[in-house]
Amino acid sequence: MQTFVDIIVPLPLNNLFTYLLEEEHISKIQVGQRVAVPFGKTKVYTGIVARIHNQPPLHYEAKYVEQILEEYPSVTEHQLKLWKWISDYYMCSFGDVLKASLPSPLLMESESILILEDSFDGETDILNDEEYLIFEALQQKSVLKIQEVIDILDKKTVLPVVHRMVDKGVVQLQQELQQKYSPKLVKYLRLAEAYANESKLTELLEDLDRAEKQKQCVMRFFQLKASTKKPITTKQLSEYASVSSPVVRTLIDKGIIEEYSVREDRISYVEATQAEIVLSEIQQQALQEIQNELADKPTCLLQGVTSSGKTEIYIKLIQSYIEKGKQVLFLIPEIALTTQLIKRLQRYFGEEVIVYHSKYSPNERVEAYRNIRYQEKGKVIVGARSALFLPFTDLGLVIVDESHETSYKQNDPAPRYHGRDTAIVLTHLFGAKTLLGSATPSIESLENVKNGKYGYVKINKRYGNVQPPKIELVDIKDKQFRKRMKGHFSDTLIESIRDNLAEGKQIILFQNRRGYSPILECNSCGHSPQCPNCDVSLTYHKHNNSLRCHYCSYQIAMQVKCLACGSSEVSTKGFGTEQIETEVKELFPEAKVNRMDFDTTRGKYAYENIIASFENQEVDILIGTQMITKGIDFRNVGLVGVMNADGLLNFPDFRSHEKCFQMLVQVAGRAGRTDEQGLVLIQTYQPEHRILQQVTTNDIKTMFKEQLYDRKSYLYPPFYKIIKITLKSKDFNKINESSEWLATYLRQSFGQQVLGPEFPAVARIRNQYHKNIQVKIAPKQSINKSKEVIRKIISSFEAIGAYRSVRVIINVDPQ
DNA sequence: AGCACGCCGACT
DNA sequence: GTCGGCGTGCTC
Repeated sequence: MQTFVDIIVPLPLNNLFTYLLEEEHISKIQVGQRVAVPFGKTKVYTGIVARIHNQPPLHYEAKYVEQILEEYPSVTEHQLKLWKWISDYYMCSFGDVLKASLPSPLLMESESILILEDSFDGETDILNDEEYLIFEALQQKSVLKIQEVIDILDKKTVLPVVHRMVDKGVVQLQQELQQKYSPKLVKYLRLAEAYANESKLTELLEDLDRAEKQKQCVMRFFQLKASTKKPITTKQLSEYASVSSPVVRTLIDKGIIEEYSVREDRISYVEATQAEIVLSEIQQQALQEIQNELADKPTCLLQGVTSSGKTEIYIKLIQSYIEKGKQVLFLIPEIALTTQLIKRLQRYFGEEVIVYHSKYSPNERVEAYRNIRYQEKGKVIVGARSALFLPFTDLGLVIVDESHETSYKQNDPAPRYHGRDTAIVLTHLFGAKTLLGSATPSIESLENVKNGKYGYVKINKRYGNVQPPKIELVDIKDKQFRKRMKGHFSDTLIESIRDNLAEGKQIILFQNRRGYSPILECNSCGHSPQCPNCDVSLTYHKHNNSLRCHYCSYQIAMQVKCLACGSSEVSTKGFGTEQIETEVKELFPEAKVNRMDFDTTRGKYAYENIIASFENQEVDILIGTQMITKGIDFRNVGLVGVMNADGLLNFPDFRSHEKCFQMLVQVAGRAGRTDEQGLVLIQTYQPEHRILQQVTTNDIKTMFKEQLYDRKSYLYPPFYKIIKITLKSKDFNKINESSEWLATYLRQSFGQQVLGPEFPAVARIRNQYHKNIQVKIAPKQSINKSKEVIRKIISSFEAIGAYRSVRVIINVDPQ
């Protein structure tokens, strides 16, 4: 009887592929193993065994599995189940999930490479110009990738040329498996065995009498060895002995000193330094409540106001799980913004903490992956949403911190999954628990509390009983009318900044980025420079005096004259953090000002440096975007100013009010954290707006009630589910035609619940037109059946020849 | 996705 | 006439 395996290939294809297994492999094969399989005419991919069976395929001849790449499966059964759920729920292929899950070195694929044929006699007369170029390049480099050939010849189709050269016997075309994981090896030095006893050693030193430097080096080697007790590297020795590294090299070559290699972890682990944490009474009570709720329900929402001491509660909870031998996953929205939190966890749990960065190199990811797979190190895994794909074996708890953050949703590329929702599914698979933490929970989560799906614990008081900040609205429409504005600053805000500066308090000014990027505009004809590839105006960047596109990074120099009419009367419109910075410096020339936004936090430690200089009070006024709302301890902040709240409100999105509320409450939380009450000033054109009123009183209850009412009336989540379908095409007519076709067919099944097709705010990005269709699914409709219907309609859409060039992107629960 | 096959316009 | 462009279809 033959044995077959169904394989997941790392490609955006919807089915599994069946391969035949060679006799010798049958006893070794296991579900979850990585195997190398031939796919298509030339390529070899790494696939994952999803199923082992004995049913030969009916309509084709199966190919053989080329190689089993590992003894023990990299992928667990739990992971396969999670992948299945994600690909069904988020309507993407298995392959997409596979690619998101495994570190790239575990997914090597073949690549065509070109090498010189040994038997070639060097007779270059038979080569034409292009062929000669390649021949020449191969003398330099010995191996060429196809992409390199494309670069050398500067044209797209190079395979005909390559094949001709193969026929002429000049080169060979080979398939090479790329990207293998390689452990990091560090070389250390030791004295060769031959000189282990004293007499030999004395002999040696006498021999070296005429080689002063070498002798000195050997002597110093012994001193170093005695003093450090740690392995010694070449670099250490040459520095310590103050000799050049060739001297050490000579000793090695003479066989006096030996080199040996040790495999080393790329990821460094930190030792625990912090002693026991003692919870306050309120924290202790909250912890007890959480444990009670989790005993009863799989998920619990912890709503704790800013600086209520949630982290200590998390730590205690995590500890109770790792004491039971369970793994704990701690999810955070963005690793870069949470270094403080990670440091705190490391201080407490030490080597138990594994951080899974998006900034890790591929090889580092493999090490973290393996450590978790085989439980070699670390029971507490801290990471962004991609950490959900790690190979947990005994997961007990997932904490989703700042669970309201919309950045938990991946929008591109597929799988377009929500980290919070996926976390809940993952814990179900393990029979584990999820704790969602937030100061401003999402409407969805609050609704789940209301309908009894989640447990609920609330902390109203700030840690150490710090008072909540006083929040005031400043009507800038009225201020403008009374001529009380200086630039973007009201007199109220200016006075308050002055008072706080006088008291030595720090100030944070918040300017949301969205919709307020500065653009260049001509004062006589109104023209502003546009991106040639996208339908957007270019934005002005002061630091390098350029105009840039946010979507495709197209960049030109700043223009002094209008490109349309030639007038030199051009000015920048809209205001970003840069402009606020300029104004602040004019208003308060004596104050030390710093800015934190996308541009100033580019470098590796730029973000940490800004935070550190602010915490050390080297800065009086910090101007920033969203970034400054993230959980950082600002202990000396007397005033938080919101430059303009309207940009947050007036956004054509059903979530904009909820997001505005969350953002402002988070920003306000930065104020007055230790001794006295801080002040928050929110400048706005609409001080009467319900949401802003609710922010001033921190009235999340009323906000929730009103938003829920709106969501219900306008058929939005959490009542209706939304599936967004985006079509992309270079052809303007085709996108219109094809989107109408698709909407028409969707309406036959979903009627009025189909919205669009509509061009998004930016209709063209990188020369591709976009068009959106939204399908709303009623609570009483079956989600699975609806998705099945949508899948069928889309597959008939894709079968239409004329629409082949149109890309279809499905986004379930878009944020 | 990536690659081969096959059909059409701009050059020798 | 061919070469190289791109649209179409398939991958176990």
